[in-house]
Amino acid sequence: MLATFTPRHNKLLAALPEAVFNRLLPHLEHVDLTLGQMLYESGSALKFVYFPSTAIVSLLYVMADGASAEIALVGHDGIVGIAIFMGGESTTHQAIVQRAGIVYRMPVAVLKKEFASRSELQQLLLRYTQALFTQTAQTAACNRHHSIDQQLCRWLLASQDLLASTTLVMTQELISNMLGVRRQGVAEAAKKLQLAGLIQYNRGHIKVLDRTRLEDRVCECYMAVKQEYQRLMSDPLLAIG
Amino acid sequence: MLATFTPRHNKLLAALPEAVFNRLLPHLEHVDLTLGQMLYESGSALKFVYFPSTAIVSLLYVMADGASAEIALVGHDGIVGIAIFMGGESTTHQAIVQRAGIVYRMPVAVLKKEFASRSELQQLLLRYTQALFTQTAQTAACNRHHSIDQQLCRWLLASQDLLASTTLVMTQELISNMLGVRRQGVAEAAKKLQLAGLIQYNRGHIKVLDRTRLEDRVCECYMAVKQEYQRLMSDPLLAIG
DNA sequence: GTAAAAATGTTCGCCAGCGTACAGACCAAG
DNA sequence: CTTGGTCTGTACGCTGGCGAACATTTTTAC
Repeated sequence: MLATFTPRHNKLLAALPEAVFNRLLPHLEHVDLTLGQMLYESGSALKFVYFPSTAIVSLLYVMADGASAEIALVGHDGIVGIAIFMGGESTTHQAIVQRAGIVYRMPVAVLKKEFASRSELQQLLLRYTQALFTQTAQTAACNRHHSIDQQLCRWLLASQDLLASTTLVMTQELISNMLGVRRQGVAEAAKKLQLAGLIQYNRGHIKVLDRTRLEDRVCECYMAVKQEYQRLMSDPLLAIG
Repeated sequence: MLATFTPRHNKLLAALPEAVFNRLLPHLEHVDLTLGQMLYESGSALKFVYFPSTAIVSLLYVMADGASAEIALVGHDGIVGIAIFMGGESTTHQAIVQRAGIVYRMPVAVLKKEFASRSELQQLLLRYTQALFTQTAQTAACNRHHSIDQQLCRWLLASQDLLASTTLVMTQELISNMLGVRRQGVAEAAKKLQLAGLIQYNRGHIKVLDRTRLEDRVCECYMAVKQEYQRLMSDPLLAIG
């Protein structure tokens, strides 16, 4: 489907009124991202913000000793670079491409100007930022209380939601970085899922075979975040009141 | 010091220009909060936003089985109720008074109006929201990688930073709820600190005896968050650029 | 075609934190 | 002064996840 490869495939851009979208369109640049690419690093000022289409970006915090933990996952439902309109210019985490694909990038100056003009874009981005905050908060709680097994299910389902295909290109090593656990821990959890027939694993290619039963195993965090996204973003330009 | 008990003791209100502050002042109501009081619960719409003065408020996520985890800590450096200006109206977490004291509350309608008018308040609140996001992100990573010992130190230091006094009124049971661990875990960690002479514990009263050595034991998360708050909020009405 | 690198499978001892349980200390209300 | 509730100390076995180590297989580079 050709429509997939237009800026409108990004839900935030899609939610904008015609007039606003057309004003921004000339400043949107179609970019192909590769796996592992870093969009911004901790403490550095951004030049662009990114509206993912088929790409998925992981917000990752990396500690002094190299240990890492995923803060949030951003796909075609969001934007990478909230620090720009929040006013901080940079963040303490970094943004890594977790699934190669297309994004539409926009110079920060353009975004700032449109945001400051109080167009619908501002309301939309603030609403999205709250959703992102919810996701990060849930991750904090999930990290505290839930097992690797449950978190792997959550991560698979969340990634799946941002994809058209059922196949993920992702090694166990990379997943372990995202979850902040050992590779062996991921291997054991993945093995269980494979034996149960829920996924099929093959050298960096994961195929989800049975979504329903994955949802049976996942912790409440997955649905909690998903529902909050729906509540906040289903009709983001209307007041919730 | 009498000045402590004015709205200006809250750093956000203090950072506002005279004109904006005076416009808001008539709508600020001085309220005394008691320990354990809930300012808002998960999913419910707020009527007020709160600017803490001497009170400290804990943002807490509670799971279906009752397990909990602290998302962030808000004191005289912040505001409780960001969902109002972010547009979500409610959140998935709850806000609990963690230290009894004074807050200044404001009807949501007043805040929304002032925020929408693009006064300095908007810029200030967005900048603060990013700081809050950083805190929650760091908590996610900290929950993943650091021990109860380290996290207790972090929690003590962070609480201390929001207090004038060196004495905290807080039982081990309550601390365990905040950290999302067992009471016994907190008891053991606190015992170590007491034996080392860093704190003094007595039935719900914790006295910090040696801040410096607490800082030696704490994980990097404490300073990371503190520095980011300083970066973002030290001069919040100037562009960082 | 061969060597090096990447990706996964598997094992073992270790320990932090969990759940459970109970005892002692202190406090407030009657 | 007694009673019941609150707060804290301590112990024990269990297990999930850690670190380390090593084998195997597939891919990539030259």
